[in-house]
Amino acid sequence: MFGTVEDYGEMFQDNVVQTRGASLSSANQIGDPVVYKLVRSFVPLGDKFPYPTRLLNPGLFQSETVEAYTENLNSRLESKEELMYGSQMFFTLPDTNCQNSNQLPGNEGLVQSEVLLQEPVRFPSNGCTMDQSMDVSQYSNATCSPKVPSASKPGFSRDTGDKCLDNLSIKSLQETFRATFGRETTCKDKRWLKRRITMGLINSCVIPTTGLTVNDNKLIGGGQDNYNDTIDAYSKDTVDEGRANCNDTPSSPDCRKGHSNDFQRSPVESFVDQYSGNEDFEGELRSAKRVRKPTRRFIEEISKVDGKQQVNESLIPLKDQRSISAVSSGGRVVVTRMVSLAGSRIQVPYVSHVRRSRPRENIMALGEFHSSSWEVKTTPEESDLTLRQYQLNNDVNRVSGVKSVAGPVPKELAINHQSDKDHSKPNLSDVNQDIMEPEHIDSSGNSSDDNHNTNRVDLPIMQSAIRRKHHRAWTLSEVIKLVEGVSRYGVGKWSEIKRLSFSSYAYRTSVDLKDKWRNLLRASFAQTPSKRMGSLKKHGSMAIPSQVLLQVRELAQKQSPAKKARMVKNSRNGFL
DNA sequence: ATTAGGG
DNA sequence: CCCTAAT
Repeated sequence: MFGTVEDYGEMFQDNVVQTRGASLSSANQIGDPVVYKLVRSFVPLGDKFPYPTRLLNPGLFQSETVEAYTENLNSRLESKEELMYGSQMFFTLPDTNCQNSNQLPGNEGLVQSEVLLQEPVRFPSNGCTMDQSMDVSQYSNATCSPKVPSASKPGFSRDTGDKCLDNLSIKSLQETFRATFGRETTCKDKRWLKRRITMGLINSCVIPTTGLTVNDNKLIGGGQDNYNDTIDAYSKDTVDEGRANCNDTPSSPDCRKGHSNDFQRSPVESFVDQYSGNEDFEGELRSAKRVRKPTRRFIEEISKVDGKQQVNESLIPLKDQRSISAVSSGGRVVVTRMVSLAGSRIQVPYVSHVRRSRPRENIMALGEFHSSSWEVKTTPEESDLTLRQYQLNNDVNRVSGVKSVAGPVPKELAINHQSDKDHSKPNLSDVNQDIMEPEHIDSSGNSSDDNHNTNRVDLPIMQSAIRRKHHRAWTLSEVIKLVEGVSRYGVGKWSEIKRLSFSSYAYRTSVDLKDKWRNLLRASFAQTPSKRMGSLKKHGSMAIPSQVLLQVRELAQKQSPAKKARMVKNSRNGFL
C-alpha cells in the first residue's frame, strides 16, 4: 500500500499544495528521509519531535535553494505579519561547511512539513542548540562528505544512511544518537549505534499517523498496519538486526533500553518511546511489561474520560500553553504564542495543530427538525392532544413559533382509539380516564411539536434545541398500554408488544418499551415501602398511578423473582 | 433482528 | 434515550 518514498512524497506534496498553495512546493525535490533526518536532528525543534503526518519530502538542498530560502527567511523575518507562517522559519541554517556544498539535504520539504505540523519554534536550551556548531559541522561533514555522494541522491535510503554513519567515530555516533533520540547513550557498539540511528531516522520519517489518535500525549491505536508496512518497506531487517545487535551487547545496558519490547508493545508506542527522543526513559521500567492491546471497551472508556478532560486542552498542546496569550489586534482578539527566534522572543498567532472537523450534526439535529421521517403518523394520544393543546395554547408556555393547528385527525385515530379501549383492561381503563387529563397536559408540552412537522420549521432554534433530541415523554395511556402488553405477551417480548400493542406509535421502539418497563419496574418497587407516597414523584414528571405500578410489580414478580429481588434492593437504596 | 444492560 | 454486546 504505502510502498515507496515517492508515494509519501506525493502525498505530502499534495498536502502541501493544498495547504499552502504552490508557492512553496515549486522547489520541491525528491530527497531522502534519512539525510533529512540527520540534518533535522542537528536542529531540535522542541522538546518533542513532531509526529509526521506525512512523509517528509526533503529535497536536494542546492545552493540556490539555500540562498533563496535564507533570503526568503530574512525578508519574512522583517514582517510581523508574515510571522503568521513563523513555523516555517524554525530552521536557521547552521553555519557549516555544508552550506557551500551542493549536497546539503534540502529543508524545503522540511519547512513545509513544519508548516503542516505547525510545530512551535523552539530552541531548547537543554537540547542541541544552535551554537553547538561543532556538532553540526561534525555531522554535516559526514552527511555531506564527498565520499558518500549518494547520500544526497534521490532514492537514497537506509543503506546510504549507513554509509554516512560509517565515517563517524563511536563518539560521533553517540552524539548523533543523542541528537537523534534526545538522550545519551553509552553504547559502544558502532554497528548498533548506526542501526539505531538509521532506523530512528527512517522510521521517524515514514511513520504515518493516519488513523492515529493522540491521547494524553501518547499515540494510540491505528498505526499498526501502516507501521508494519513501513517496516517492511524500509527497514525491517534493520529493526531485526538492531535487536540482534542489542542482544549481542549485553554489557551495554543502554543498547537494550526501550528495545526488548519493540514487537510486544504497540508499534506506535515503541516509536514514541524510542524515537521521539524526549520520552520518559525512566519509565522504561514500564516497558519491561508486556503491554496488551487495549480492548475496544477500554479505549472507549479511556477516550471518554480523557477526552472530556482534554477537549479544551488538546486544541492547544500543553507545551504551547505556557506561551499562549491573547492579544487584541484591530479589534479582534488573537491568540498568540511566544516563539524564540534567533535569540529574541516574538509572538506569532497561534495555529492549532489539530484540525477542527466540522461538527457532525448541525444544530438542527438538536431539535427534531431533521427527522421529517421521524414521525409520519399522528398517534391517537397526540391527535387527541392536538385539540386540547389548541385550547391550552395560551396557558401552557408554548413554543411561540408553533402554530397550534388542529390538523385533520387521521382516520386511524378513531380506529386506534377504539382499539385502545378494547385492549385496555377494565381497571386500567378507569385509571386511564382519571389520569388522562394531567397526563395530556404534561405530554402536550413534549409531544406537540412533533405533531406538526410542517410547522416545526418555524420553531426558533434555541427553544427546540433545549429539548433533548428524540425525547418523548411517556403518556399514561402509553404506560398502561405497555403494562397491558407485558401482561399479555410477557416480559421481554418487546418486539411483539411493539408490533401488536404499539403499532400506531411509530416513535416507540421496542427498546423504548423495554427501557420504559425498566423504569416502571424501578418505580414500582421504589414505591412499595411507602404506599402513602402513592404516585407522587419527586419532580414534576408524570405521576404513575399506584394501580399501574402494582400491576407492574405483579408482572415482574411473576416473571423473574431473582430480578425482582435486585430491583427491590436497588430501588430501595436509591430511594432512601 | 432482538434483547439485556450500562451510560 | 443512546449505545453496545450478546444471542
